[in-house]
Amino acid sequence: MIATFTALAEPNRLRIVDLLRDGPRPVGAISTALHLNQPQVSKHLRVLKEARLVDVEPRAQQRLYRLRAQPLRQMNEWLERYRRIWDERMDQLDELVAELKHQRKGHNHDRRKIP
Amino acid sequence: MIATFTALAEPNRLRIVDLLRDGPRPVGAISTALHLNQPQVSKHLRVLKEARLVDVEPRAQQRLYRLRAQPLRQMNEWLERYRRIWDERMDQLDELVAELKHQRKGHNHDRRKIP
DNA sequence: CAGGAATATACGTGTAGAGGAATATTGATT
DNA sequence: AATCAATATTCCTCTACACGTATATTCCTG
Repeated sequence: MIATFTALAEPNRLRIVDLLRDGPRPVGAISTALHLNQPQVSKHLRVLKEARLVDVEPRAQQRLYRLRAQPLRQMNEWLERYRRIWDERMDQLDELVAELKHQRKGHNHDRRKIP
Repeated sequence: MIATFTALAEPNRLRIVDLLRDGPRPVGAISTALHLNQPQVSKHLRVLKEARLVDVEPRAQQRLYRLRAQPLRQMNEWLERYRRIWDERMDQLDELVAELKHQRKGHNHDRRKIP
């Protein structure tokens, strides 16, 4: 989980993953699509591979990189354990309460006499 | 999304979030529960707050930190866009294919004559 | 097997950020 | 106001890592 988050925390890496969502790509395609230098793409792909987020498949002198399902599934399982929090509609309600509490502090939001 | 991943990429921060899943906690409780020094906890909580992953509610000289729903929901939406990938059972199948392909390269896995 | 295309690695540089220790701030109590 | 408890902030150091440039590796083709 940490590995997954770490890998996805880097902006360009997230862009790469988002690109690979539309299907496997060789390094060069990623490089030009995202306007990144080839070495950085290779390095990012290495990190993604070590995080098991992608797999490589050699195609002559190209390398086809494709997304792997497992980490995403894992991430979903992790999220599931939080369903209670955002599923129970205590969302907007909670925010509202917090906001009101916050305002009550300095701002005098009940429209009664102000000394 | 980047902000969320960045915040969760730090091990101790992830531990804090996992702890807060069971309900709001004051800083001290987190500190002792996770065996972290109070200043680091405060600093991590600051990062989590700036990533909008937690909210603070002052309780006298304590600060109650609670998880916020929104980033988790966002993360779920992000994940949804990848459902195709891990939902379509091309999971084990895909891995298998890749594995076979990989073996075929150097290892001579068809049981025929070896010169 | 020489040459070229696609990709990977190495090296140097700059910067973000995590931890520890010390100190500042906030808020209640008397 | 003084004091104490809970938390926040500051300062310092150290490590991780993203980028750019240059070079190495892999694999096809003539």
